[in-house]
Amino acid sequence: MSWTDERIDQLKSMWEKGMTASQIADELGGVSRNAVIGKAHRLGLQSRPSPVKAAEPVKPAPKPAAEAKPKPAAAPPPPAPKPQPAPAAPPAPVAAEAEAPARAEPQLRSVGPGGFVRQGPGDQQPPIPPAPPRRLVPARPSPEIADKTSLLDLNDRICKWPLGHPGEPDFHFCGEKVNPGFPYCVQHCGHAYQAQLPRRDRRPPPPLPFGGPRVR
DNA sequence: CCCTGATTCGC
DNA sequence: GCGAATCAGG
Repeated sequence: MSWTDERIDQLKSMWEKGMTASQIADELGGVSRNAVIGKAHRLGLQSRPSPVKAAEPVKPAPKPAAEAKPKPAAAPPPPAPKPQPAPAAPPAPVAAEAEAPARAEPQLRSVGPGGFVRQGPGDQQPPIPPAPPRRLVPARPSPEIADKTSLLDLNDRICKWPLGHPGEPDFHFCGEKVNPGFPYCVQHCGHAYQAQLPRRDRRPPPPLPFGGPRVR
């Protein structure tokens, strides 16, 4: 597989949504996790909470082939005791309390799948993405999808545009009448086949042939 | 061991 | 440019 424009877009999209390289590789198919990571870096997408690289601002000497063992000095203890301001504790009346004002910006930048936070050069506002009030697939696996187009219903005449994710209860295909000569209906052909515009002229949200990152 | 992302380096 | 191999932390 090669990195087509579409696949690169998907990679970016998923990467920025916080999906792991494995998930992305899985979704794209035909590429390894390493390929995804490598590509992501080459694209300049970078830095996202890596488990292996939390701190250490500068680290310039870990690789000469020689066998030097520079291990003399001890660890320079960074001076950073957490000052605990907040002296003027307001003598709170014993009455109703019931609310913690949303102040005191936590330095924690919640990150990870679903909570990815971009930290551009400008370091944006931290409106921590509110926990997606996601509801998992409702337990109604029958009548709801009774008329959905399943894999078994596919034929040459109906749109095969996938909706949802395979394996999920409501996964199905578009099922519309196809645009003659194409595997998709007219509408989805419009999604699937797009003129190659210069990147800058392209709209940001190129519809993905899947319902976005999997929600598990 | 499993996972993760980062980096290196031969192709 | 690509990605397997490797590294290294969780």
